[in-house]
Amino acid sequence: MSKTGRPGGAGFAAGLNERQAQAVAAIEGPVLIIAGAGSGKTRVITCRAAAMLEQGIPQSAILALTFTNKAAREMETRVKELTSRKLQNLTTSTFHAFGVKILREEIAALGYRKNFSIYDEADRAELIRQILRELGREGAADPRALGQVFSQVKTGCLAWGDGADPSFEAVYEEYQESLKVFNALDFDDLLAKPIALFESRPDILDKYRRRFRYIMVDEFQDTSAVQYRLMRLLADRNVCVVGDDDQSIYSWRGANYENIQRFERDFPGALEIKLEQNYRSTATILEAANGVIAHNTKRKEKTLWSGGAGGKPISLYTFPGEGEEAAFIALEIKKRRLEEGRSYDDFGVLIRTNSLIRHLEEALLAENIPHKISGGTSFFQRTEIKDVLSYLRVAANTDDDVNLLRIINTPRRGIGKTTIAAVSERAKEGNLPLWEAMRSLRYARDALFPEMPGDGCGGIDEFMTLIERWRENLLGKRGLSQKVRALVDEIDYWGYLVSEYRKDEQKARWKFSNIGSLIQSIGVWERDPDNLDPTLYPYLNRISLLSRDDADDGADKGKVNVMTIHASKGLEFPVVFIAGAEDGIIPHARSLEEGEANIEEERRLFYVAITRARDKLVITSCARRRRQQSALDQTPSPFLAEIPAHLVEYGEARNEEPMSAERCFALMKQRFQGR
DNA sequence: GTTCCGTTTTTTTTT
DNA sequence: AAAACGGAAC
Repeated sequence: MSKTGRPGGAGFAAGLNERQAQAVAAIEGPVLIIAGAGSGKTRVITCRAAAMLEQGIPQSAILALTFTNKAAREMETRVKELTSRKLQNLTTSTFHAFGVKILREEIAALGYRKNFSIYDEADRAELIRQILRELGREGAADPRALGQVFSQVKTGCLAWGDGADPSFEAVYEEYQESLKVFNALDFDDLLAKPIALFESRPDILDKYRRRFRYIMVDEFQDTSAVQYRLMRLLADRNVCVVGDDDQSIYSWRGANYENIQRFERDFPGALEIKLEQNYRSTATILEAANGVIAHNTKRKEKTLWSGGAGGKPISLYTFPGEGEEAAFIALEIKKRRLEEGRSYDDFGVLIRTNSLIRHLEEALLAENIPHKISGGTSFFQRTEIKDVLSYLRVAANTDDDVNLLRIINTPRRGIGKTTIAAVSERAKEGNLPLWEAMRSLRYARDALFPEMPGDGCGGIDEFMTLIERWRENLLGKRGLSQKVRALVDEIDYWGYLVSEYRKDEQKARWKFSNIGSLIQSIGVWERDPDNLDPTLYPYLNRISLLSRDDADDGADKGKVNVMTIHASKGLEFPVVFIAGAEDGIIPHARSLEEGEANIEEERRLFYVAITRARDKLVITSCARRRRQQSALDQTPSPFLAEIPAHLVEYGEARNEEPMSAERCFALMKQRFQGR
């Protein structure tokens, strides 16, 4: 982690331990690396990639698959640093992004057009809601939950009549058909379609197999059966997978750590390497983590050990409510930054659920602490952002009904329920996307739409003209961000916000400023010299797969990191706070409802959280917490009792808080005067 | 027909 | 607390 980019010779391999070096050297043939938390896994993978390049393997032959965008980006930059090369042909991406890459090239073979839209979970739920309504089965199921069922069917985890209620099969068929008509794919399709493509077109598969002769898969314990299949199709024999069954935290998404056994079966004679030496955390933190994870019964036996001894005790605090908890964390960060000479990005605040982010954000804001939040109501999920992006999506693919419906009357242009119903009727008859139906309305209004209200018709014409004009403009080569700004101006989104939130101008202003940040981030993206094609399609691709990630990463240095435990995987921080360590949150109540066995996954989650810490771990919980409207009494997480007692120190939060505030002020003053 | 306003429901984790 | 829905006003 500390030794990077020493050019010349095998400099990048210096300081590897014996097993790590063995993993780096094993380039030919299948390799399975079982890597405990903090065992230098990322370093091994990046060194391995660098070693390949050094041996003269062309970058285009290497495919490195990871689980999150963050991990993919991290790997790419590290390999670049190690080799001091530009590496524009090296493929490091998530499985989903890789699927998109293939489909943008090859999807015509499956009868779709290249400009397909990608539907996220919200889009999917919206489409399902429409279909339920059309089929007269509104309220028969929660569209979001049904979407999850569809996903499980698509990935082969459930079958109709076997776990999935067969009465919804017709809805599913309709859903699939609609996606096709809209030229849209959902997230599962991003993996399923490449597989379908490869299985039906051996010639295309062969092209990619010949290209990607060296494949690496990170976070292998989190790959799903579908992802495994995709990898299996592409892989010849030079495959290296890296995983840790103790960090498997995505089983709810079909992740299957049995893939590790499947790999051993499918690639006989694979070299197996276990990395058990931890370079990240103090002995105290490690012992705590081991103590917790030992309570799991189903796991590969392995013990992390570290060279050093001791370390600061793990601090536990309990607060009356979430406000106090958040305020404490904010002040504690301030204090430790000054006293221990740390920078803000040395701190990570981890939580189980996104809903807990809110209070933390407020407290950090109140204390003026720069911070970066990944997750939460992610930036790209905000209504105003989705509205603007829907305009871009529709411009890119006019057949995208879900996004079209989102904006057809936003801002209001007199297109209401009745008008939309009339057009939908026509679209359904002809099995057409709405856009085509509207087009026919323009040319044959009287014959086809006798019941169409006059102003609705005018609104549609206005809308179509707007989109057509902007479509050409937005697809052009330069200046995407300026064009988006002009579009937002032309539709007078600001006026719309003011009228929508007339009681709350603050809010309107806040929302509009979010659009400003969006436009700014587009600008940053298009000016990036590494970005070879700064046009609309690649932008939308990127954005669709980035929904949960942060908009810009350039300005992230020097900020406190707030994120879910899931999002923190693969990262490390000198100081880690785990907030909301309460029963019902860290073993999440919803998760246990689904089955008592989920306690093991929840424990792994807690284990992942602990092992993010390098130096100091602080765990906080509340006695009362507002859930929905009423406050509920909370008890601390049962996992806390699994941490060996001698490693723990109970903080006196009440006394410390006001004191540290003053102290902090004094220290700040000192620092200020010092400059 | 469209818009406005007050009521209800909801939140586990991510590509 | 924010979005989605249903009924009343325009």
